[in-house]
Amino acid sequence: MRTPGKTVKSRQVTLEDIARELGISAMTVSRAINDRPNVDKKTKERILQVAREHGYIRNEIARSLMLKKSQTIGVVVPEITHSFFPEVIRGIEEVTYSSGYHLILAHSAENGDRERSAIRTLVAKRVDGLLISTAQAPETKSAYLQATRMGTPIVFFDRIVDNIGASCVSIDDEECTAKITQHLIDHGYKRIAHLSGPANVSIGRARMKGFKKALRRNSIEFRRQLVVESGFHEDGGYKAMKKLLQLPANQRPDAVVSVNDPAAFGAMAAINEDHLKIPDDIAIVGMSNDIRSTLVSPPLTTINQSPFMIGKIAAEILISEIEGRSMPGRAVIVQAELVIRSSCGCK
Amino acid sequence: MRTPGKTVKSRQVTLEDIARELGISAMTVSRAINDRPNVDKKTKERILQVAREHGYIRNEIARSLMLKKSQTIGVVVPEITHSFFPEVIRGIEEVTYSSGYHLILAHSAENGDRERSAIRTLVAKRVDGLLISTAQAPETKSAYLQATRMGTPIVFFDRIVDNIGASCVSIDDEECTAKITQHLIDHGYKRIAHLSGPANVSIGRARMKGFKKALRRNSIEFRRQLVVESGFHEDGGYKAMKKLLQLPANQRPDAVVSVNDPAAFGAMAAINEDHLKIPDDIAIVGMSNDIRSTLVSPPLTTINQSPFMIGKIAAEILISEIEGRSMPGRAVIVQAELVIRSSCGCK
DNA sequence: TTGTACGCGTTATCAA
DNA sequence: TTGATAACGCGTACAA
Repeated sequence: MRTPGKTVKSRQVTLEDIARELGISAMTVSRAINDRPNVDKKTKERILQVAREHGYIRNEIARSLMLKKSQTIGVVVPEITHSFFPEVIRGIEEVTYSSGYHLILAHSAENGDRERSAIRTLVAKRVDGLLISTAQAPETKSAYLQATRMGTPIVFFDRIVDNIGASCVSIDDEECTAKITQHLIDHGYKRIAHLSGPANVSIGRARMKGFKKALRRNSIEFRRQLVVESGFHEDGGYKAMKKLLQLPANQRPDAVVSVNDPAAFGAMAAINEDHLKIPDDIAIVGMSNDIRSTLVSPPLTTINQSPFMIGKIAAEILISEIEGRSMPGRAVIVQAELVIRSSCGCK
Repeated sequence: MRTPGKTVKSRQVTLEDIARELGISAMTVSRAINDRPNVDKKTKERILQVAREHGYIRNEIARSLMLKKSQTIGVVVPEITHSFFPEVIRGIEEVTYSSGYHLILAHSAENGDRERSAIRTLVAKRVDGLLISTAQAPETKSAYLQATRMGTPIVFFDRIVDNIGASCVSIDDEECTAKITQHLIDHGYKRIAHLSGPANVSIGRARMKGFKKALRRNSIEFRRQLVVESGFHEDGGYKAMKKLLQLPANQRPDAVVSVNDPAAFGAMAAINEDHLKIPDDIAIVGMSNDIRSTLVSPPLTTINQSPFMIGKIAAEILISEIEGRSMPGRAVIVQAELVIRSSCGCK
């Protein structure tokens, strides 16, 4: 019986090996394998034959070292489970696949230290570029700046950092939130609450701004007690809504703008627990067109952000910067649309 | 105005650079930075100081080439969007993060060629190991074998290949399907249909076997026309169910075992379209405890596979094989549990 | 404690 | 068309 022990890698086949076997130089083998023009047809055939026989697979690590290019981009996301980021990643993958790049995925788990450490090791691995959606943590630009100083371009998406000269891809969070808030106002809601994201990520701040902007445009007084920070998850939405429901009945909101759909789902659970009807007693809207938003009861009015497109565009921009076809500092706004269902009282 | 052009990488700082600046050898710098014991305290401090000033970040590519170890594992999944794989990936990430590995994610998109190409380039990138869930495509073991021949261990998860000596992590698909079918039988359903996965992936075959096994155990006749291949997605489930609903009323199923939850959702839509009631006219059960399974109406009875655990265990096994602490060929069964809701007629 | 020589596998460069 | 040499940046092994 075999016993555990260091895995014995059957020494990998190198260009040298093939060259030696054919009595030629490694350089010629390299040329043949990379399909360069200047190699005799016959020798090329012999080389490819032997390479195939030995199952030669080029060592991309050595190649990367030589070329100072890894054909790899690092992706840092704050979470992977909910439907938004998987869709973004699929968009990214679509682009990287067809342009010959690979994708190292790192998960910051909303933890700033983990995000910094991820960026650092991705830079150490000499990724050609970084795609980042920031963690929910106190901002520290130093890690980003270190990467860009080393010549590693960054494109931020969704949760962006727009003041360090890197490109950003997102929806117009402020305007979208204003739009969906306006939708509620247009339907006669007067006391509108906001379940807000944390102020240390761009979308938290921008959506809050959009909410306030809509109130201002309609000369509706902004009431501090109608804003509760919920974070981005169900439990936070639930707790924040509970808090709003504890207000005296005449101060309670008649509608709620949630920073995203999962928080809205949590809030809906809280509302149901109090035996209030949605939308009759309290209307509610989300912001991320979660896969579940059609299934909850009532179906959630929300904003479709096209996460697939966000990923695709972010990756395209990054690769074009890597390949020197465009300059950093672009700010791309992806179109997003209001999806009207019945949680807002329509239909 | 700056014009686009090849990004100018401010030449990266190397051990040499730091050594030259301090008038010492690169080796001493390497030792200091890697925290080796045999370096003078004072020189070490000076080295670290200079390294910090220059923002030195070790070149992991050079290190990998030297060490013949990339601290990277390749993950190949057939899809990324639905809730199952993101959860698995989170489990994998948890383990790789805490054991100092990185994760290159590749997406086969259910395409065999793309899977093969992914495996090949991951091996070329000299990943230390591979985690694979196979695509829905004619099996070609050669890519797997080539990887293992090169000394790159593979651990299959969920959709496994159990006859090439690689380790596998999955639930007991056959027994689980038998169990949930038995649950329907116990509740008096007589004409049970199966929306089956394709026969070219392990879970398609195993779940079909489990379905048949349950019928046999209860001496229920297996009827060919009550099995329709649906694939793993909503649209396939919808179409397959439509087909079943075209059977003459007395031959129609009174219950359906779907190969997974998304297909079940599609089937439920088809049933609703025909104005039949679930579970009264037709009961239905799924197999993957999708995030939506509590929200559909009625909530879906299904199997909870603990995808997070599957990912975690697969990654643990792979890393222990990479590090020579265990041998390939293990078959780990992850516990899965029946989740009874009301689509089966209970509650 | 520190340094030198070399090798990891590849490709660029220049010479033959 | 082909080959020799050097270089990419690091770490091992051994010598000083």
